[in-house]
Amino acid sequence: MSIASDLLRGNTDTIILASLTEHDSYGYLINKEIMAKTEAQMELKDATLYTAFRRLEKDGLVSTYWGDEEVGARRRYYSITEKGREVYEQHKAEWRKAKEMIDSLLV
Amino acid sequence: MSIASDLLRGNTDTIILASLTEHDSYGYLINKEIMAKTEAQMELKDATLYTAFRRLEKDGLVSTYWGDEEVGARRRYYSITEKGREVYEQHKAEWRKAKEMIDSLLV
DNA sequence: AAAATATACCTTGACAGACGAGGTATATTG
DNA sequence: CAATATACCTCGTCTGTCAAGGTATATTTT
Repeated sequence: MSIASDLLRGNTDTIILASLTEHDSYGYLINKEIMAKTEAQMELKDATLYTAFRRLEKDGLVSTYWGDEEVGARRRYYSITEKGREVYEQHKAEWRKAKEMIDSLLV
Repeated sequence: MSIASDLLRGNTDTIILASLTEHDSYGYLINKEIMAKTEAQMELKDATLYTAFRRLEKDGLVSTYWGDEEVGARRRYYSITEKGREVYEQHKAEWRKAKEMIDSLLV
C-alpha cells in the first residue's frame, strides 16, 4: 500500500458505498476489488473496513445479512439502502468540491 | 466552512507548504489567503494551523523567525526549507495519485 | 472613554478514524 | 500436516482536528 491513509480518510465510507452501488458484497470481496482496481496500490485494512461497516450500519446507510454458503467460511453481506445512495451522492459531490479547492491551492 | 475536515486531512501540511513556496508568511496571513482563494469555503482552524507549524518545524520542512514589526501584534514568520520543497513535491505527487485512485473507485 | 472588532499568537484536552496486533473458523494446496 | 487463502471480529494505540480557553496590540464604533 503506497497511499498515505490520511489521504484516504474521509473517503473510506464513500468507497465502500460506491462498491455497494454495483452489487451487494461482503468485506473480504470489497477489499479484493479495491486492490484489483487500484493495482494493489490501495488497500483498506480490515480493521478499518469493519469499523466502517459498523458506522455505516449505525447510520442506516447499509443493511446486512448472512450469506447461505453451505461450504467455506461464512460471509456477511452488505446492501446499500436508499439513504445510503443519497449520502453516497452527497459524498461524491463533496469530494469533487474538495478536490477542486485543494488543487486550486497547490502551486 | 463547508468541506469536511476529514477530506482535508493529510493535505493540511501540503497546503501550508504550497503557500510558503510563494513567499515567507505567517499563520494569520496564510489562513486569510486560503479563505480568499477558496471563497471562504475552506478554512484551517488556528489550532490546526499551529499544530501543523510545530510538526513542520520539527521535521525541518520550515524554519521560523519573528518579524520586526514596530507596531501592531508581533508576527512569527515561516520560511520553507530545501527539504520542505522536496517533501512538498512528493506530497503533491502523492495527492495526484490518491485523487486518481479514489476517482477510479467512485462510480 | 469604553466597548467592540481586527490583528496576531498560543496551549490543553477531547474526539474520531485508521490500523497493528491479536483472535476465531473453514477449505485448499503443497 | 503445515501453510496459505478465505472470511469474520475486537481491543487498544496513535495521529490530526478543533472547541475552548488564554494573551497582547491597534483601530473603529458607540
